[in-house]
Amino acid sequence: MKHIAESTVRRLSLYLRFLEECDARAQTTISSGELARLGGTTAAQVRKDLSSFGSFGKRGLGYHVSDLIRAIREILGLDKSWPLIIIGAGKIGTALALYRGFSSRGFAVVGVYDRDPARVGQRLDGLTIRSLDELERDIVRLKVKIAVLSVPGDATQALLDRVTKAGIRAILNFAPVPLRVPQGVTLRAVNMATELEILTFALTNRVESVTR
Amino acid sequence: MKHIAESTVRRLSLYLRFLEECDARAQTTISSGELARLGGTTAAQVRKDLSSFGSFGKRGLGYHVSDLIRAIREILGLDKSWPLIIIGAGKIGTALALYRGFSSRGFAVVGVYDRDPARVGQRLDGLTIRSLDELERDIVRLKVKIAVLSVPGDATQALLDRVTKAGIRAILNFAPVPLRVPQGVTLRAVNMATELEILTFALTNRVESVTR
DNA sequence: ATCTGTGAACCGGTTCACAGCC
DNA sequence: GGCTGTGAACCGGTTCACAGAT
Repeated sequence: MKHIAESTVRRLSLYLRFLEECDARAQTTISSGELARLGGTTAAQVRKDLSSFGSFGKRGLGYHVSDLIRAIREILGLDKSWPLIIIGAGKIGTALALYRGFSSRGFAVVGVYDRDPARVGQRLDGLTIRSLDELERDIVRLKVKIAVLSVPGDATQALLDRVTKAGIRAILNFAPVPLRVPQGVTLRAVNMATELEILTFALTNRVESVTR
Repeated sequence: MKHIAESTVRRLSLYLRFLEECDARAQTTISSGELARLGGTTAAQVRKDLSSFGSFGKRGLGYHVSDLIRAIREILGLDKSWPLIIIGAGKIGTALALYRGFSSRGFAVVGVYDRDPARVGQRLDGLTIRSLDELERDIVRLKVKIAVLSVPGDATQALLDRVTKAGIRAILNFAPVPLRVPQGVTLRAVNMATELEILTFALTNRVESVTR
């Protein structure tokens, strides 16, 4: 497959959400124009995004909603279920562990870990916070490929190294530190401070839109 | 000023963090190459980013760390303090309210709001959760320009409309719904599901890197 | 007539390369 | 010699426009 831009994947994720809403309203068919309007983009963009992966529409008609849902799910890998672990049961880790939105999308939090012995053993919804000692064993046993890192910055790289050695292949990092990942591991970073600073930049410089 | 790309602003935010670390280590001078290495980009990119805003370096020498910190702070608007409010004291809102990282960067959480009467009055660190009835009055009184929206999707647009009418000019949204903002208001969205789906896409399609 | 799929044109962000200053 | 600042070249994502299918 040719290279796919991150922006395309991000939009596919968006389209999927809208399509699911259409499906819930029993809408059977949708045009690229309508999908574009919902997603705040253009009809050409929608068609281009989809055409990178195949021909899902019918000329003169549009796209069949539930077929397209199935197709995008498969493209994004959401036809499988993804066990994931959360490392660090601080503010953010806890919030994510308690957040229900994941399960509906095929993600299952199968473990929450913390280095603080006082925290280990506490319950978080249906899960018990576990010791970092169990990390490698659990990753192998449950075949976990995705880890969320919500630990203090100075502890992040060492934990990343440990979990990738154990088999983790994708990481969502919340610590505001740069990380090195081994070949074959995908890393994404969510940085609240940066998001806010993009806002203050816009406020300070009276920039209307921010290009995405 | 000519148009500035979001990617540039995001990198400035990164550079600032590294520069602060250098400053803490009493490093007085830094080259574009060193800054690039820290931020995972190229020297040319660093120079280009900075040159959009002025000439901050000395040829043959590099950039003076503390001067550059001051300059980037000013560019990002971080030389002022920004009061912000959090609307929705659910999982994410609570985590953000308790998160200490903001204050160090010039952000001050001055209000947390929830629609649930049982939640109103509860304390969150140094703050008391307030009723949505107080929203407009507080925004005006405290001259708040930034709001974090962490409420259920179906309530988000209505609250956005209310707070922008009251004077909010920048919004960080955590609900996975598309929003319309009035002219002159900057909106950013953080969407955890999409972040995870970019990861599953990479895992499913064995894509090594994701272009940013 | 309508709407998709896609090569071509366009546009803007990144990289290159070099002139200019320390 | 070392390093910045910046126009020019490059590259890749977006938009255009039209052929092709229903």
